[in-house]
Amino acid sequence: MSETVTRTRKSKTSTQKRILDAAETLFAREGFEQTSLRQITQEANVNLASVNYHFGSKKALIQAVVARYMNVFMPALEAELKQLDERPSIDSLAVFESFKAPLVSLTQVHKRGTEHFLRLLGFAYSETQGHLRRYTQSAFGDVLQHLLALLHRANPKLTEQDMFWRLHFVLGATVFAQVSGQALIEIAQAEFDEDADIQTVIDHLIVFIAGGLDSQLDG
Amino acid sequence: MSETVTRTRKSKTSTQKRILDAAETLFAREGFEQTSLRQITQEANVNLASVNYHFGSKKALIQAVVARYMNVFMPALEAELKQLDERPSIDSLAVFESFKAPLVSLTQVHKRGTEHFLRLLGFAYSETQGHLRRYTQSAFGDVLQHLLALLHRANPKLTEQDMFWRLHFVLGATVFAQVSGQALIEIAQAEFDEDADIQTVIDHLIVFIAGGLDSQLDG
DNA sequence: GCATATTTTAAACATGCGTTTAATTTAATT
DNA sequence: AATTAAATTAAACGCATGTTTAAAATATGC
Repeated sequence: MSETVTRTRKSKTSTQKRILDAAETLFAREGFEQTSLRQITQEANVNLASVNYHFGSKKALIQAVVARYMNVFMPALEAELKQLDERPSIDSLAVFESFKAPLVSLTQVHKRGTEHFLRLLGFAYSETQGHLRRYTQSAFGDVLQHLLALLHRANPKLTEQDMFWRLHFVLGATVFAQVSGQALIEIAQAEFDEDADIQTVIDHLIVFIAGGLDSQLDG
Repeated sequence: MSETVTRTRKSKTSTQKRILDAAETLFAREGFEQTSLRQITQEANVNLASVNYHFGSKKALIQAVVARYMNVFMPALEAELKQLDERPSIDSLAVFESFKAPLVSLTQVHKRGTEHFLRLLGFAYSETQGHLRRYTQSAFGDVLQHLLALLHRANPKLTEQDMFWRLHFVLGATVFAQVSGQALIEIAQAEFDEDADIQTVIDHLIVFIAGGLDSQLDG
């Protein structure tokens, strides 16, 4: 029973964690490609070279930042979906409600975890980060399949193909809302004096995507 | 006449136009920030320095590329909207129908003008191109206001703020469909043996966004 | 046809990037 | 305490970027 020794004497948090935290904040604010390692290491108060020492490359760091969230979010989502399996009938709104708790649970990763996660997701799609999509698909593809099946069950009039397309449009609208959320908030403020925040954007978004998903305007 | 002074012997099109065309194609494919001036000038077969000579800076070039489309699209859209003003009653679908002709008219700028324009729009939003947003807002804000008013008229139960948000989600879903359209087509083919093309994507998209816009699931 | 203005060109500049190196410091093991 | 392993550090590397310069080529106006 060898005891793993505490190394927490000098720096109260490990170098890895400080890098991850700083990287996450900056990635969520500016995007992956627009954030430099020098920004990250300065924000984290660590040496520039330590990123490559601990993570190997910037690409690997990006993956580590995203994985930290995926490993919390996806199992939480899967648990919620399992509960929906038990229910005799469901609708699209119920399916999307099941995102709520997993999203909130991300605050255990970071204080602003929910917001960060959604924005990271947005950049992962809008920037050319193919490796991220491949990783997510291979690591959590079964959860996404589960989600698709439930949405199909909620809307049996639509074919699975229909659901496939609409789910991706939902993703597109969501991603867009996150990435350009701040821009929209500023426009809304200038245009309507509306005192909006991220939560306002999400509230409007949910109504929109639920309506889009259930659209029965033939096809 | 010994030598006719046409400049179309060596370079059949002007340097400015060749830069604009090359920049547009590359911007639409990779995004603004991910495209370098060296890529552009190589593709255009012009000297590197000529971009800064003719346009002043990369930022100004981006603006020029986008402006070339906006100056065609926005007046065309405004003309369509004016026609809608005459009609006694309209619905959301009719408003979106009015986008069709202006979008098609963009082929006069470039063969693949419609696709390019939508993708440029997407990058303009998702990348941090605040100057582009400010330009569009100040140059064509009245047209967008007109559009918003018509959508409000088509859906009087919703506030103008509601319409503002939904309109932008529509934009997000549309842009996403453009950006990842080919990827989705391939996934659909592998997953459902669906023989989809761009038109299929658009057909699904229109149903989705119309449903989202008209969503009455309270708020 | 000559002088003038415009455009094109090759080269360099300054800056920032991700990554690597090699020496030093710190921690762990014996 | 001595030795070994792990982590940190400052510096440099190689490369790519947008921009500027100053000379050469071309077109324009009188």
